[in-house]
Amino acid sequence: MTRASVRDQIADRALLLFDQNGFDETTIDDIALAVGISSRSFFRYFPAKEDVVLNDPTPFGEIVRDTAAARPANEPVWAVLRRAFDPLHATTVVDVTRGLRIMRIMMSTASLRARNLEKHITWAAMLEPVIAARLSGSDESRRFRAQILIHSALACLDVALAEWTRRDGSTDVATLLDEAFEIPNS
Amino acid sequence: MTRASVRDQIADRALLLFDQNGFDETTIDDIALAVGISSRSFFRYFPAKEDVVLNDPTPFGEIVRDTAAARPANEPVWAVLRRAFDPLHATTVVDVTRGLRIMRIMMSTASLRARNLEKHITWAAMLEPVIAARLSGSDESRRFRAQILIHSALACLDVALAEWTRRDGSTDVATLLDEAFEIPNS
DNA sequence: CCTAAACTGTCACCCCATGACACAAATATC
DNA sequence: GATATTTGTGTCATGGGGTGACAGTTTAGG
Repeated sequence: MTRASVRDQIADRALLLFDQNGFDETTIDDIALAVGISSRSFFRYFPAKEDVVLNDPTPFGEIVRDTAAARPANEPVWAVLRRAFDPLHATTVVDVTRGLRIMRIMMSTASLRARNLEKHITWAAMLEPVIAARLSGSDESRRFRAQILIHSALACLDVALAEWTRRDGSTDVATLLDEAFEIPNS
Repeated sequence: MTRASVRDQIADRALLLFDQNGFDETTIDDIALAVGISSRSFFRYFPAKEDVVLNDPTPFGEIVRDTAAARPANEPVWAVLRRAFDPLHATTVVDVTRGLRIMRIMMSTASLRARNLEKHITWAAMLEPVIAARLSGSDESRRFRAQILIHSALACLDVALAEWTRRDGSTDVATLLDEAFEIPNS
């Protein structure tokens, strides 16, 4: 009964309840009861109810940033951003059912969708220096353009993931992302 | 003492408190006390605390959609999207101080920034049919590409507004938006 | 002036979240 | 193996956001 395993157990139970009864309709007490713990203990594993569905953006943000930073210096910025999301495919492939469930819950709950968009803000802030470094011009101009490009890329990611969910995972996320990234440059 | 005027009064007081004490640090009771109403009455004017800062996206979304729909049929889609945001400048010019205050509060509160991004989802859904109608290809493809273009445009809008705030309103929103919209096509 | 609608405060309640505390279990140390 | 320490847990109390119900008051309209 390691800590991580208990956490996973809570998450599994909770996601199931969220999926079938709705996120807002499922209370912490419901989850705690289903797992057999006190509602107080729930918060000892998750800082908030939403964190069962949305994981901390920072760790993955670091991976994305480092991936972008590791791309060749002469690679076009837009391609760098596309490649930065490569590590993401892996996670969507590991457990498709779970991934789709999470997406389903997320897209049917306003507050969760909003929290998910917060990830963009975090990632954009982390990516900014890496992307700005690959642009030319004044510091101001580079910062501004980096923000635009990053947020556009994140928009592509979001739409691609939404489409992936809409198709029930039948099309690869990588394929959808490739398609999405071609569109702004047309 | 019309309903709208009371609402404005509450909003003004609340925004002032949010700005100087922080959004999370300011409680509903604080606002109610400052205005001289009961905390229950606050919710009779605003469905939630956040709604003091973020207004309902739908009314303005309709304006944006209709503006886009009214553009000439042969205009490039990206230009249509740029023009769709024209009605927004007006609002940022009417009361710059208030606009900047709202932006300041919003950008210093994670939950508010996230909720603000949710506006994108609403607007994107409203704009989708208008934009998709201007694209060619299969229904699926048009929908997908419309989403990407719309979300990219909204990303430009967001970054432009953030920059406007950062510069304390010294640069026109229209100018920043023009700059922003040039970047993805480069 | 009187009635009906709109508005208000108070009270009760639910849910999420956090801090404090006592207690049991697991682990470490001798 | 006995003891001490760390870790996890349940319970309780508190605070903030949000909602429904109800009674009293103000306002508008005839």
